[in-house]
Amino acid sequence: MPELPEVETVVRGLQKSLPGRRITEVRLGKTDFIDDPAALAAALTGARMGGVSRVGKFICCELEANAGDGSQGARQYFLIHLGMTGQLRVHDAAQPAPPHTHCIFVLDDGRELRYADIRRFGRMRIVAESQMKHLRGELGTEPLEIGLEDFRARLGARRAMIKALLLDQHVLRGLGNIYVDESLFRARIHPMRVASKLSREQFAALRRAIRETLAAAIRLRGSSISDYVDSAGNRGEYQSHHRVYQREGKPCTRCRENIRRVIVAGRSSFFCPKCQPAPRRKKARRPARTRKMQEKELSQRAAAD
DNA sequence: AGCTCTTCCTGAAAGC
DNA sequence: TGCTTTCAGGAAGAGC
Repeated sequence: MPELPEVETVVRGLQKSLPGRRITEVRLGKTDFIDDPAALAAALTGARMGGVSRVGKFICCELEANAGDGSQGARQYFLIHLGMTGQLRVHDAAQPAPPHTHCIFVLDDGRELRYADIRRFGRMRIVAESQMKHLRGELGTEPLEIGLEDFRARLGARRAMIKALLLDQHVLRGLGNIYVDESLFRARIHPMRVASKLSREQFAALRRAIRETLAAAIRLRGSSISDYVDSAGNRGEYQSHHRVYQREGKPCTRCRENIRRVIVAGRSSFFCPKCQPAPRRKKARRPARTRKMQEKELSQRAAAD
């Protein structure tokens, strides 16, 4: 699953191949994951690629203004989100395209930028400069750039479970299931803890854990769980360093306790029950009222009126 | 506000 | 063995 480290790795690879290249032809297969396929093909055919960057889990390819008609339109960007199984690779044109290759962008150097996506949870669109600003605005801060005070301010006022917040791209952009679980383990925080109840020290530890986890994963070019490969087709290596993710029933690397799995925010969440103590159970409420009791109350109230 | 459920999609793995 | 069912999950939207 491409999250920040995987997307960063892909972007670094594309940065070496794409800038300066012109797209001479666009071939589209299935297009249900593209906002406006005709507009995308029109914008990319003949376009020269500028810089490639990452915004959260989005890959942003800057397009230099279309030459030829002399139009000086606003700058445009080619945005790609890899979803679950998206792969953006640069191949020699002679190489056969693997199954589920839905887009081929023929480059002017004998190579092709190809997009393959088995489940088609990825997304593609062309946006103008103004929409790009809008995108940045609605997404949260980069987790590698956020300062401690900002981090606490963004999370500390919230009463949601910490894992749900870390997955929310409007809070921090770029984290997904793997790196949230790994970071929470590193910070010794249970995924179901309520954010506003974490201490100052825990926020500091969590921010540090996120930075260390992401940095280590980027260093090893991401985690290849199922389909992920970088722009050259290489797998990442961080998956062998996971300490909790998909390690249910296996011993914790710190304390040997068995790693457990719970569902939080609809996602499998792996944690060590000893290293990451569960939140204190909610205060026991008065025994739940049965339907009969409620009906009795209602009729009594009605009678009193 | 924040939780759960549903939808999109395919292939791997489990179940029978 | 081979078919059918279940599950995984990033993001968005509905409903509570």
